[in-house]
Amino acid sequence: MDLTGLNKDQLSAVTRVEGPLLILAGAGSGKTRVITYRIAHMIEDLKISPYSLLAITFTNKAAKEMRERVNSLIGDRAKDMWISTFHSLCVRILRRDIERIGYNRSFVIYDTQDQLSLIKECIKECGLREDSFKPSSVLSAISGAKDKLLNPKAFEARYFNDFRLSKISKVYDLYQRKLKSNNALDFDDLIFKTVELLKTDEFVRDFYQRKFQYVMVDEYQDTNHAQYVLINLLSEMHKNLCVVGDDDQSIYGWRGADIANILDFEKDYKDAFVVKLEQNYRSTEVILDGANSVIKRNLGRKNKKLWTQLKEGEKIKLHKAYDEKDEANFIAREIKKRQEEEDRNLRDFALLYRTNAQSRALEEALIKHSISYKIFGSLKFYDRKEIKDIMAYLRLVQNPLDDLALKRIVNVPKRGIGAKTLEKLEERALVTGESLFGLLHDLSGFDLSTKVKTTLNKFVMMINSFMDMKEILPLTEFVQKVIDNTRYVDELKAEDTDEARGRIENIEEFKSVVMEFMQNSEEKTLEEFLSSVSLVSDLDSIDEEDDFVTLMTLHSAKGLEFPVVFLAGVEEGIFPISRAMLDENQLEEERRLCYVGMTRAKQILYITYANERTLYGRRNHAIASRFISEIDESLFEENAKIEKTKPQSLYDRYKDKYKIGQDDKPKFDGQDDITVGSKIKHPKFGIGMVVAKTGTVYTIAFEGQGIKQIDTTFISLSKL
DNA sequence: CCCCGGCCATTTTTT
DNA sequence: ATGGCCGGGG
Repeated sequence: MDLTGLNKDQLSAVTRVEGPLLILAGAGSGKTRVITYRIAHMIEDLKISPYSLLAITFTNKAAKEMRERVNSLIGDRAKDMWISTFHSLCVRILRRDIERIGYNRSFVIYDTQDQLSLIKECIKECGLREDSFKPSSVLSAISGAKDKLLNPKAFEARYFNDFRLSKISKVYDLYQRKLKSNNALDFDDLIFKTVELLKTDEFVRDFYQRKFQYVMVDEYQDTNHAQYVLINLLSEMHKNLCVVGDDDQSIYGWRGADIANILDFEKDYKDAFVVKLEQNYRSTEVILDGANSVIKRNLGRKNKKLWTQLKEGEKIKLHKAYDEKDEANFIAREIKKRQEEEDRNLRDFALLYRTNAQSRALEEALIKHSISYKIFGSLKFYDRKEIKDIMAYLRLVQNPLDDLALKRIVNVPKRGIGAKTLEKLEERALVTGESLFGLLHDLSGFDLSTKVKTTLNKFVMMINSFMDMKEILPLTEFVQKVIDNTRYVDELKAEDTDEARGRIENIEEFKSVVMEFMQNSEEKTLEEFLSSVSLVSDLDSIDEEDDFVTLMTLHSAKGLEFPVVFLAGVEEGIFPISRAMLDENQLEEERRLCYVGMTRAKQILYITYANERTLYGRRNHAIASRFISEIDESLFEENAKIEKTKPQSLYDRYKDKYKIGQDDKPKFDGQDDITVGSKIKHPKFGIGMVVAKTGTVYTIAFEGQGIKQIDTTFISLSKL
């Protein structure tokens, strides 16, 4: 194996094979190169069996890339090596042995939407109100419990004296029972149950511990507690654990990632060897200095500083726009300009933003300038209604115990099976413990009209026929049959709207996904298809061939790089996002996110912000983000005017503090008779007429000034 | 049972 | 601005 192209630190990381190793890999420091060379070195030079190697990543994309790059180094000799994501690793382990902890090995995987529906049911059945126990917050509590490896019992025991959490523990318990009876696991369970299996079953634990003599974990800063325990269980026997990560790029704390895992690695493994990769091969010096000057404000980080041999480079561009449209147009013009003058491809450009909602204005400007673009992450392919519906049919066929899937499609397309009918079925299911689909086979004891019974019988016959087809037809034909026989597309055609046509298009795309699966997958079964679909994201399929500008959130951009990067909407309240501004820890995470964003740029970095921004249908004054003032002024292009961060607007400052909501009465100077149609006088804009009102926000048309939205909480209007 | 209109919240999301 | 959800009327 030729290791001469590696720098000193990289080489030391590659050749230190035995014992615990922490690789602190700064952004763009050749991390993937190090991991892949390390694997190749182990197999090729040290003759270590690929069978005993395990590499874990977070994304399919990273796993795929790692596999490809190892292949290009040593051919397919690594084909017996496990390179997989946390979740697919766990699925693989569980499919083999989950029966040892009392589950069925043909389990399906529930995504977030499924989780929420199930939790809603549980909240209701526990006699709780959805308004005080919001499904999403209950879900995050349960998910957090699983991250911390607390089962419902342990959760209850820990929080029995907390009113709210003890109620949630009841929901959690019911939720787990329902998952089990639906023969389903959620994402968190995949890790949780694998840990449980390894902990409780000596035989299985011993098998994997012997097998995996060398374990590598990528993006270690993003691991949560459960993943941490899993890694330790797997590598416990040989202790050849190599973790790679960058504490400065930890941006998933809100999802349970525990930055302490990486910060404390040396405490966990006293004999750990630490390598810092600090030479950056990606960005120019100006960009790195900018990123460094921001991130150094964070406390409690591993001490390191990226450097580069790529000197100089264009200074950072700072642009203050009038509003979000102006900002978007500026970006579009700059892209056009650089595309023409510097002969760049569109794929050289990335527009990064904090929230998905910001993509709209950018998108419109790009359309206006006829620049092709692709938005990643806004709404995922598999989250689309029509795809989920078809998937629900497939899921029910695969797993008739999946009540959630049944409920989703029993009336889709419309068959006249409504809430009342389902209620009757569920009532019975609760008593007998049977699955809904099981109950449908004998409707004799139900108080239902003949018409409904006939419909339900037809439905059962259809699903049963699908089950037969599944056994004999290739997956592609089977899926086509499901689409045809359910008349799903026929119904859409009948609708004859643009929306329906879009949905049909998506179903066509879905069919090609199935076809692709048939070509690429070893196991061509429905079960395998369903699990693979649950474990992929849109980001996994970025096509290198096409030429378009990339639009994505800062979170999605991690791990990617682009010659020219625009960070848009770098304003207080957006970035850092308002909810993170009060908490120092959250603020540090926002700062890391800023660091991640800046270090995506190879050559040119733009930072833009707007003076005014319409968000959630409401116009707000905006000011430059504090992160801008944290960048050394000398790094900006000369004409950039830096405005020091000023306090927020009065309204923004007080609305959270005093919980001013839409229902609060506007504070007028003794006048509460201003309604739509009233003529008013505004201290700054003069005379106008009220055209609409939402809570305290009045939309007012001013003479010669256009339409403005005025929040009357702090500004007095007087009626003319 | 189905549809529509009003009410509500609205960060980020590798799996 | 927009999409999801609930409740009342057809």
